[in-house]
Amino acid sequence: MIQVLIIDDDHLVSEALKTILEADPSLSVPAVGHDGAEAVCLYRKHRPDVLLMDIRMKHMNGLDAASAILREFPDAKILLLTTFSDDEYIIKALRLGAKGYLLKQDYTSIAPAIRSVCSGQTVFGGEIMAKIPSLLQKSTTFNYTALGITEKEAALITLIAEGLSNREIAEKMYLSEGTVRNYISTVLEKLRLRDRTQIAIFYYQHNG
Amino acid sequence: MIQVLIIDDDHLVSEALKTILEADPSLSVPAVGHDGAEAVCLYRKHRPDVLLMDIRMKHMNGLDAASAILREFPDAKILLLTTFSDDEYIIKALRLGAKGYLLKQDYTSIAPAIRSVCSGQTVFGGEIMAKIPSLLQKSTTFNYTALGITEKEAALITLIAEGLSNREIAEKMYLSEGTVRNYISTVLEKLRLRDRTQIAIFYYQHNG
DNA sequence: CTTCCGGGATGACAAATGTAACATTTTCTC
DNA sequence: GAGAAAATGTTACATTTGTCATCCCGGAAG
Repeated sequence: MIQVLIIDDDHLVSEALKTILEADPSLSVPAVGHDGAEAVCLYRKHRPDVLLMDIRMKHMNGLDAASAILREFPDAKILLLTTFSDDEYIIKALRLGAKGYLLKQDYTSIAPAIRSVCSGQTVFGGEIMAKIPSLLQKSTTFNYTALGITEKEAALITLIAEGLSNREIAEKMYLSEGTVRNYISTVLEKLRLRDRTQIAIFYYQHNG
Repeated sequence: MIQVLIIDDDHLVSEALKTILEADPSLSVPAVGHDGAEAVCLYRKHRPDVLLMDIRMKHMNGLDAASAILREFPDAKILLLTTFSDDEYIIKALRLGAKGYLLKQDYTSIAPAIRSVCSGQTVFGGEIMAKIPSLLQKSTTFNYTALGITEKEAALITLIAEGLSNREIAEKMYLSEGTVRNYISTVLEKLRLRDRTQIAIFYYQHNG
């Protein structure tokens, strides 16, 4: 008998899930919660085999709750639910160590997924897998502001990383070519680099 | 009733798999094959719901067979089996559009995985998922030779992509600076690019 | 009104980069 | 070993790039 804890801040959805899962005699739902905080305490209390949790909820979101639970129970099996594939979350969920990422609308596939996860697999719904390669590339949007890089300078970096010459950059940014050169100088200084090529490299190594 | 076609060049394994799967009343095994070529024709003949195939086999390997089948039946559901996680294959399998990648030894998890795949999910066994992020990084080693780029030129490109100046490249490659410049000129020509920065960009976009 | 400041522009300059036309040397091949 | 084909160098030149000191100007602050 597999115990499944359900967390979803929409009561309708959480009840529907419960009904669906309990229709299967090999699954049981010891409790239902409605936000991240509840997820943590219900998990502690029931120690379910699998935690099925919505990813976007008010208060604490699903990812933070998952993170907290995994810190406490490193081999917790967590399945995240999403309405429409929220791209940004997928990668974070993966890195966190979630065991899967499903689409709510595919309700018939939830029970099989739970069993797979329970037997140690990782599961992805529908088209999600296909997206992962591209997502992993541009996952980290580098935070330049930490290094004192301004808005405009960041734009400049992007253009350099697209391979534009100073003249072309000047046109796109409505600046004179000389000014562009000056900007580049200060960027080089701030990033401790030597030339535009290294700026492009920096860009690709930090932004993908 | 889910129809599962089994392909494994080790008869012992393929029979064992068949036994395991048929123990489950909701699964049936219409046929068993032992190499890539058989996979293709048995797939055509039986149109199974899921194809469970070993990845390393003599003659045609599992990936090539999977590729051929997917060309013919784009929504074929293919689960690849592996004895020990052969890292290089994982990425290729993903890009190909396989629905999963399992470890043979986890035999109890095979049936659940089949049901998940059948309901449209993607499944990864054991620790495989955890490896994917790092694998994706160094997956594509771009094949320059297709564009008429020589060994040395490829090395040059790598050095440019590390941010070295012509003088530095010259030292590393034991060439004169002038020669390096000439080399760069021909690379630019072959790649239809304008300057070294674009070469670096090209490198990062194709080698990641 | 004056002062100060920041974004932007200039112009001059040195260095790095890219191009092109020829040398030179090396390496095969016959 | 002669000759051709690569690979490597040299030189000269045009551009592009990066640096720097300085200037211009439209506010905000005093």
